[in-house]
Amino acid sequence: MNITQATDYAFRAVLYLASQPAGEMVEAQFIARQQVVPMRFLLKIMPSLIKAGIVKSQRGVGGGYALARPAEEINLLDVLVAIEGPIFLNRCLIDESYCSRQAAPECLVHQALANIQKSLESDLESYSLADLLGSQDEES
Amino acid sequence: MNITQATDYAFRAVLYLASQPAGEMVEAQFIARQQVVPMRFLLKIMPSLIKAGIVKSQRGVGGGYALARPAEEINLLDVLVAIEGPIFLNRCLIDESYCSRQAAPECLVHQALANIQKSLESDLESYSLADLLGSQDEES
DNA sequence: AATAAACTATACCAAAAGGGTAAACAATAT
DNA sequence: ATATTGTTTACCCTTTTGGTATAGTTTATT
Repeated sequence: MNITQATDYAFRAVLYLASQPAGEMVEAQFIARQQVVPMRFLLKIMPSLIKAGIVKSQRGVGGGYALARPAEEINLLDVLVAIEGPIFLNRCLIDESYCSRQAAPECLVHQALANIQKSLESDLESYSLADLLGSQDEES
Repeated sequence: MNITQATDYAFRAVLYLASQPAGEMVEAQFIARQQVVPMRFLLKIMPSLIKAGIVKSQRGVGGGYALARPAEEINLLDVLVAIEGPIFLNRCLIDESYCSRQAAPECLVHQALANIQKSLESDLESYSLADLLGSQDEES
């Protein structure tokens, strides 16, 4: 019951980009150094953020990463889903056939978990990068 | 970002016990059969529920399991914690020294995750076994 | 065109967690 | 005594996680 380390790193990377002047390309090594994330690992997770339309990249000299949309329009759920895929508190919420009792629709545990998951998702959604900005930039 | 299968099984086991006449000992094999849980696996997770004071057991002929307290006083968080241990959305919430940036207290991601976790916990707490009872007993 | 500086794509690996099975043991009612 | 039921411990296989390595592609600059 937790987020993965990759998601935590992604949160930080994306928040760091949000703290930079809009549109400015930031090299991976700066992000890695600032946020104390293993460089190679960071490079591995960035493509997921790009595919999700959260970040854009440019190769070659002077290249790097930048947010693909305004910090106000990116929230924690977006980033988490980009890295881990959709949240499913229980596998019966992915597909009811996973329920060994084959009782998903009328199962009250199923319904309770569905509600709890919805609430968790909207909690994550309620924090945008813009909301979170502020404490990330202070120690450089 | 999900509950384990063991927790799902525990939910069902405990809910099944809640559906039985109070204080009546139910054999593991009945629980396993009713809830379609692998018998051996069920036997493995029951001790965790006992240690947490959720279930009591009796050995020997006529033995089995029963709830250790009223269904009203057992909620989903109790059961989840008994099986998986406490929820920590991120490892920096277990111990701030896990934060590679060593910035936990003033980190707004940290604070956001702490809030989200609290909300998740109280959502889980809000469902007691008594609340959930009703649809579990119909198909026997 | 050459080159160096970036990101990209695969593949690989070790450790941990997840999901389950097995066997020997301990308690208890009859 | 004995059969029944839970307990304990250990084991095993698979998947996920966290991370590293290597080769390749794009691009600004000279």
